[in-house]
Amino acid sequence: MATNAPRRQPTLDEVAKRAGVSRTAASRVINNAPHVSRAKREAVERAISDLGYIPSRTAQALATQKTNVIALAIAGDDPALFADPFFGRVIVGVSAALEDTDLHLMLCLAASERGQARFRSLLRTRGADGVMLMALRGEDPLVRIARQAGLPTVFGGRPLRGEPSWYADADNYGGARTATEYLISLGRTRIAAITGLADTDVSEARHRGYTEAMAMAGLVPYAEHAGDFTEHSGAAAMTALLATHPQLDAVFAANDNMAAGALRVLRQSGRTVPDDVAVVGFDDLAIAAHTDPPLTTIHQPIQDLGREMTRMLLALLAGQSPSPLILPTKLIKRGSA
Amino acid sequence: MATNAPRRQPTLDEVAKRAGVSRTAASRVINNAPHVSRAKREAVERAISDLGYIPSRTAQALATQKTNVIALAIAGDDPALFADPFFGRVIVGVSAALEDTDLHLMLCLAASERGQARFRSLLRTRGADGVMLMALRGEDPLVRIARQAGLPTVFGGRPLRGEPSWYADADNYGGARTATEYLISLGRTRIAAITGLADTDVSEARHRGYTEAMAMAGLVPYAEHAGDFTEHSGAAAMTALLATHPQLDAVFAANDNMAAGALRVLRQSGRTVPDDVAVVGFDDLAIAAHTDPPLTTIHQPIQDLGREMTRMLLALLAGQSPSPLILPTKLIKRGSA
DNA sequence: CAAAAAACTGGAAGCGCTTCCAGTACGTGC
DNA sequence: GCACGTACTGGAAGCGCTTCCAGTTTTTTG
Repeated sequence: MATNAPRRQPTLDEVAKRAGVSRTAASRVINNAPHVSRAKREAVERAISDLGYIPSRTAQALATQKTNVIALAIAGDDPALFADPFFGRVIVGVSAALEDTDLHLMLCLAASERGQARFRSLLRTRGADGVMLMALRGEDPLVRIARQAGLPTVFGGRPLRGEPSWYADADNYGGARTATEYLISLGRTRIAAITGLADTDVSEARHRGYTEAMAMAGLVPYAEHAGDFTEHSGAAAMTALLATHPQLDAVFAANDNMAAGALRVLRQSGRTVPDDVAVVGFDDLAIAAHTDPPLTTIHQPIQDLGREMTRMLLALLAGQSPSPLILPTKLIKRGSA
Repeated sequence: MATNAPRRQPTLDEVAKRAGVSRTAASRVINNAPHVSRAKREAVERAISDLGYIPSRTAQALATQKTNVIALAIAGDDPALFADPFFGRVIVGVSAALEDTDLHLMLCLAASERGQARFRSLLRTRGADGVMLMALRGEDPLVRIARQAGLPTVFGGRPLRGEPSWYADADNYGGARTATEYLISLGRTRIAAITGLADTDVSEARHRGYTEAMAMAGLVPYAEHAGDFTEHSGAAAMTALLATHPQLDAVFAANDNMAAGALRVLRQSGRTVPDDVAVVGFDDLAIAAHTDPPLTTIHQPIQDLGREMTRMLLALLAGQSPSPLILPTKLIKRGSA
């Protein structure tokens, strides 16, 4: 209580003075650098604990030219996109990877014009040492912003039109293929696909997984309709598909939200799932376990994705040259297929 | 492409030199300070744009003793708690409030021991100007950490054992009361409650809302069972309640996740919702719209909560003295009651 | 035991920006 | 024409820490 709250923090000079050494020596001690005799080191350590000294992050940053901050920017077209639990999971992973470093995480929602400007400003004012980018759309301005800043950059998910760079991504292609193959193994042949937002790599890869699995089985894609990853769009797509292809016996939706929408429409149209129509989603979000029936889907290791992106960035910051990473996905069988 | 990426950023000195003025004058220009003649101001502005000068955030921070960073720390007992979409929504709000400032958001998951230590280190090294704390449990160490740092601090949700401080919170009491009153208005009298984690204010307030609404209607709390806000615990609580009070005709669950669990158990036990048992949840999370039947629940303005917390902190940083805020909640009628 | 190598030491020069303060230049009112 | 208030100016002293470098001390080595 009587901790003299507004008291100025002690500085390195004061520590040095109290320990009877030069500021240089004191600095060496707090940085664990060599060239300090045992005696002085101990004197400094004592002074540090006596004074309760803590180095100023800002001053260190100015002197070393590194902020010990990394920025995670979320693009997307809607700021509210971040409400998607997906990002929370990613951040848990990021945070885990940061646990035993002294780096901190700056979060930038960069969907809006203002958000992008703020992100740009953060980088240009040299407010971070490295960057992680997620949810990029086609030619996302964030990519240019990051490049111009010249900071180490890691992508979460492959950028659609990507020059060779560093990224971590789930195996969207493989997952979609597995999902489709599973549907085929169930004896379904009139398998429709509800695809995602056109200008994203996720969509493209999941779509490719679907078509190639079909081709491998000697089938042709039965029907397709695009959505935008929202439940609403999934419902709309399902409605459209039922109208044009009433005979369909299975649906592969490019994500769980759309699958949930499809499920709802199927139920309303009187079909039973999975008997009349089998449905498989993608992502394994919380919602998947709560649809009716529970959704069979492709699980992707979201938290690992965050962790791996971060590790990759840490490696880059350490001057290493890590390689891109594709994380495995896994089929989760529930009631819908 | 040929942008000479590794080129050092120009400094204020270079700007001043090029404009033929003192560094002082140049500084005044970039800070929009008075005492600069029109001519010099323009000269400096020209130099700035010629050179593409951007001030260094770090240097400014060191000189002004403010970082222009605010920290949002999430407590809780499980790091994975952050995967809850709740926080994503909060952050969308926070981010919105930050849009036209040049403050940036540092995110700290401080559930683990390490996380707390990192948070403490961030504050003690003076890495942020202000703090927002969320998801605190009983005697959360984060409170002490923040107090010792002596930084302006805003709480999201009232701290349970709270000295008078600044906070923004949803009207948990009022919401719970509304929910219960609604159940009563439906003619239910044997209304059970599934409560949340014991040492949180949220739980306490929602529980109080329930009991007081019952009391107002001349009823006594019919039955109660505690959960921990997870779906699993909701299911367990429901199972227990059915065993001890098979006659119950309604359930008020302290959050949607638990309500979803309860719904699942009710269905399995053969009761129909809402006919046999009416259920009301709290939060209006995404899951609420997808349970079977869709969950009637209390909506709380999560995004607004984030926005208001941030505004409050901004006010504190500006030297003002805002007052605590309780945000209204609202009953959302869906199928379960 | 002298010379060479290795290990310390601390003064001083930054890192890039802000701001106090002593001046200087002008515009007013009489 | 003079005293005085007002608006600019920029030198210099920080903000708190790192690090180069010249020099000193200690240890090794032949």
